Amino acid sequence: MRQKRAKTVTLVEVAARADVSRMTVSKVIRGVGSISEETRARVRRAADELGYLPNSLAGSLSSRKSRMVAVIIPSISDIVFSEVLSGVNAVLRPNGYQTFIGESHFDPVVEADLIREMLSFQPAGLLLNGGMERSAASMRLLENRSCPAIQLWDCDNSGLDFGAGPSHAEAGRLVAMHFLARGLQRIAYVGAELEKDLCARRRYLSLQSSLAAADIGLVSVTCERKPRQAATGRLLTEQLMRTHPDVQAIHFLNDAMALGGLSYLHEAGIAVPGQVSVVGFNGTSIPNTVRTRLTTIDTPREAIGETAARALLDMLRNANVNPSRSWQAALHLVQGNTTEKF
Amino acid sequence: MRQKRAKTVTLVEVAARADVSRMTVSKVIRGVGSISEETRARVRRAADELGYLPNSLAGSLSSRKSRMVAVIIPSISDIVFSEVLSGVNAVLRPNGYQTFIGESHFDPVVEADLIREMLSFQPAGLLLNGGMERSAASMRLLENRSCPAIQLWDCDNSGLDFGAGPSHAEAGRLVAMHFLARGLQRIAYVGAELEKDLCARRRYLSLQSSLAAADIGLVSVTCERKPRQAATGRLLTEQLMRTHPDVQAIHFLNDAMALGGLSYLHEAGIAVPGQVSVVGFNGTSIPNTVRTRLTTIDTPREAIGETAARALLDMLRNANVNPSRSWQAALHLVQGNTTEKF
DNA sequence: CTCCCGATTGTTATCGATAACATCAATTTA
DNA sequence: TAAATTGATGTTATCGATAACAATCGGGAG
Repeated sequence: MRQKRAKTVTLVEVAARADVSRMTVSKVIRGVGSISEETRARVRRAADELGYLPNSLAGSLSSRKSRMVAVIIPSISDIVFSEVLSGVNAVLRPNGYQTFIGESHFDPVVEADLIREMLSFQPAGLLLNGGMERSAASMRLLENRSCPAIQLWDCDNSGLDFGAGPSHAEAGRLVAMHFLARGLQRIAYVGAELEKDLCARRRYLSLQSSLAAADIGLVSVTCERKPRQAATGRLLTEQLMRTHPDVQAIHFLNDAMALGGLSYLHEAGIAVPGQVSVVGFNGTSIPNTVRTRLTTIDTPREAIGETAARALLDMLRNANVNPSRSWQAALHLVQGNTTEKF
Repeated sequence: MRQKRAKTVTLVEVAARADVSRMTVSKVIRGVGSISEETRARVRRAADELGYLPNSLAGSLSSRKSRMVAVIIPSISDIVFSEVLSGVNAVLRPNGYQTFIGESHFDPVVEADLIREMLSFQPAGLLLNGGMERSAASMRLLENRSCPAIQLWDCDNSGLDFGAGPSHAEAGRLVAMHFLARGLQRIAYVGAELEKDLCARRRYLSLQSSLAAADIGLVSVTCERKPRQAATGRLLTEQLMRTHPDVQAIHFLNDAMALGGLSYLHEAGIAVPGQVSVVGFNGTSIPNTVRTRLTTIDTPREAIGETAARALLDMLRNANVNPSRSWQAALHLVQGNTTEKF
């Protein structure tokens, strides 16, 4: 099965068949240099007949440039990151770039490994998700890099060439303002894996300090061991309501956890937002479609990916121009429609 | 920023510093051949001091083998495919393989482009999502390939070396049996983009023919233009209920669409499953956590990815062994818990 | 009639590694 | 003590392309 074709077709074979030099074939394939229309056609036909497929490894090695872009995100199956990734792809692919993906699972050691492996493929650029601690090994690799590096999911560029994403501090403040404006006093935060996800932590800390500025405290129920998902949100909310039955507002790390929390509140007969006001984060589609009472902060995830990718393209094209070093995504606090059910 | 290091560090520099030949360095780095412990240490130190990073392009070109695996799926942000991908990654990464991903968006032309581009990087293997039409160009590329190719998300291998996934015909039959066992007669199907997603189409056709065998018809409401998401499910369900108010059961293309449908039914005051029985597909986590009345068919998505990846590893290791050509994932019809709310 | 020019096409030297085989000294074996 | 073995390291020839420059040719300028 795997060794059907005895010999791979290279430029040499095509050149022989078209009766020209290797170089001519190379130029025709890439569409550079000036080659007569007639030769061009002959080469193309030969390549076609032989089923020639360029070897990009050789090409990139020789030209010292590649069209691959390395992307490292915490998790592929987390819809939030994969939507950012879709945005990246949407811009890069039409421009002839390939992306390859690594999953760090929020682990700095894995991230460092990935960075090393990916840099070894001489990518044209590197897109890293922000929001995690970066190991010394990673820092060293990044310092010695010979390609642009961009941070995703955080408007801070952390020393890289560009950063695209929301301001997480701003997000936390936004939630605080929302609660304060409604005169809520007993406020709680529910999250998970905050030691790993620094972006979430920043939102949390910002919420806390914004509330503190108004002399209001914050109860937090978090768990480092459980995933940032609906089931965990449900569990922790139950825990919260048992220990603090008089809570008036809860901010969840993300929408998935919020949805889990809502499901518990609903079953426990606790009115939302009558008795407890709930705010999530991200504005992901499913919770919105089922028309919950969930209020959330919408993040333009695809746009973040697209912006990062465009910034990269800019840097690759005009290396001289020094563009703005970051892009802060707009955040919108959206309130689910007012249907009572969820 | 981007040109900090004037000259890249190669084997030559490391060799010079450690006072050995290039070849010795190469062996130490890869951990092959027999090198004295002392030299080994000296080389490693030199590499470390210089911040040497191997160039995988050169390495793979020279050895004619790579550790990259190309994966093409319809969409990264569809949780179903990204969970399969996570499974693939979970197996391949610890074994030293890198994956790179392409998104076909169910478009055969894009898929062919991706296959070409990816093969040009001389991957060790190719993982393709099943369930879409394959263009003549793709077929030709696949015939000439020099690496194993595996089909994901379908137990049929479609002429490739292996196939891992559910039997979609079986899934359709399962749903039919479920409805028939309950004596339901007026049955409907709600889906989208069936012309693109052949897997979904196969489920649909299988449902239809299984029902037909029991002399029961199937009303179908589908749309080719809208995405396979919750909002579409909601919309089409509304349409369905207007034209066929007496429907007793609905099977949705996937859980997301089912969730949208449930939300409409709930708001319209239609009891589920009292008046209408609803079955989705996939067993994705969010709908389950919110404790709907949604019945669905659970697919082991990560396991599918893992199995495909393991099959690939097997083929790469013992090229001689001819393993089974496919793996059929088990399907489970699960019923949401019995809470009345959704 | 000679020279220069621009459009084409070819030559040569890498790119940064690895495979395969060659060396050479230190042991071991007969 | 000579021959065979083993371990450690080096040589040479690719891998499949591209960059940079050289060569060739027909035609208009001087």
